[in-house]
Amino acid sequence: MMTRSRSRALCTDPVWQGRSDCKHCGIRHMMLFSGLQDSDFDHIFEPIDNLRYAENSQLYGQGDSGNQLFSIRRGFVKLVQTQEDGSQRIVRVLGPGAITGLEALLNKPYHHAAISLSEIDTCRITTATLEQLESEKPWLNEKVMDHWDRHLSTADRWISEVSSGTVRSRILKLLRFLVELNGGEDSTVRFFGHEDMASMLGISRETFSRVFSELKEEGIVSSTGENRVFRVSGVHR
Amino acid sequence: MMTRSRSRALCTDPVWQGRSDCKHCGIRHMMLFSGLQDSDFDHIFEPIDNLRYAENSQLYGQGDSGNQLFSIRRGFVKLVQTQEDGSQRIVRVLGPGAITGLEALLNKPYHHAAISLSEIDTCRITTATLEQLESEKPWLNEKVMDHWDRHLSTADRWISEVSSGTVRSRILKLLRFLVELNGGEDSTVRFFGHEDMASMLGISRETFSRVFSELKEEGIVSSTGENRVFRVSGVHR
DNA sequence: CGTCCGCTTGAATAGTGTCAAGGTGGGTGG
DNA sequence: CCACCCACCTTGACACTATTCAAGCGGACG
Repeated sequence: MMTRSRSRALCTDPVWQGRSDCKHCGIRHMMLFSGLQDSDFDHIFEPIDNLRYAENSQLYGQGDSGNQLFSIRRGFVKLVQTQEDGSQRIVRVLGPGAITGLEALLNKPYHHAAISLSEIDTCRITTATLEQLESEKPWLNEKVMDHWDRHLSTADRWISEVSSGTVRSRILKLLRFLVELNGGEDSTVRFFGHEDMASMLGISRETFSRVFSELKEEGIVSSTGENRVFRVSGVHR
Repeated sequence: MMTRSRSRALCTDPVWQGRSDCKHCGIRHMMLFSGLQDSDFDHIFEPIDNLRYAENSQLYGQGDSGNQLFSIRRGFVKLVQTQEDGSQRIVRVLGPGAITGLEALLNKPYHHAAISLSEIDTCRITTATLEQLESEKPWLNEKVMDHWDRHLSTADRWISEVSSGTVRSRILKLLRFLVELNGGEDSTVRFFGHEDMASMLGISRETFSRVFSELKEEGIVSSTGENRVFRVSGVHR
């Protein structure tokens, strides 16, 4: 059912890793700025900072007003939505290449809390910088819309796959989703705490634990050597 | 659980109500084009058609590729997502002022089937027209992004409110959502078939019927005289 | 070594789905 | 105008699924 957060202290302060070197970003092809020339970064007003956050750090809170977007270069981030009655649910999980905080472009408060699920590297961009780049390169607009559409597609899957059907099928769909987030080549999943997994699914920790155990017994999910990394086999219901 | 659609014949052909008269549109203030001058509409290449669809008409299908957006002026539209295994779920319900088919702007196939829940009036706009207007009025970009954000916010509520918790609370949240769609002043809901209501919630028709009956017995939901219109009282869990 | 936190498991209970039967109302055709 | 029909809604009984409360386990870390 709906989880009320067990209070665990959030870590907030990132470590500044320097100015982002977009020109030589190894994964620029998947990022927002793919297609920009090196020189385009020469005359932006505000720097793009490269920040490293520890696991369980809050990038921003639900309702905060801010003028910053975060581009995720490494690691995973959850978006958590809290309701008036205190119940909360993870509505999305973002991985490398995703951008969070797009609503800042519309001068709206952040719709969720964004919290790291692992150590992450992010590039922090101000709305002013992005708007400047957009005015110079109008096609960036389409890139931004594409990110919006990716979020929306993910949200729709979260509704129709992760939130519909039996717990068993929902877990399998979620695992497949997380496999994709991980790159998808090997069918391997970077795993998170059971509390988080349950909150993604909108079920109780105990139910997740039980059904997940079944999947392991059946061999559908198997442990790789690595801690908290699992392999998911084939297509199952 | 997941509903497999009972096959009911879809009506598809709209009735052409003439070219849209954006200049004198009574609800332009809530539409995409609020802010445009009358003269801006004088020199667009392709006409904006004003179409009326009967209840249960399909505007477009999931996976179709098209270059048309639909602005809803009157009535309600459901977005239905079907999975490989044939199960389907309503992931959103749109009302007056909403735009559907935004993904066409990115040359992507439609992500859902869009089907009218009532008789509807729509303005059909081609992507070329919108792009033309955008290039003339760059601030329209922000309008478009705002629509994207509204969809995303709605999707997130659909996850955290309509898809989490007990059936009872989910129905109440859905009803409140539909009250807002209806304008929200009076707390009155335009109602849809139980099959659709269940598909919005991801539950069975029977469970919806049972719990909805309880709410009526408790007086939380009461019938107005009008057919399929109900009043929802106060705040309840 | 002991504590804490997260995970697992059990048992009782509440919630939901499924199958099946019956009701209701609006529309149609006689 | 009435009778019938059909689509849709309601209700019951039962099986199954998921939650809750509770106890215990095990690794990480002081």
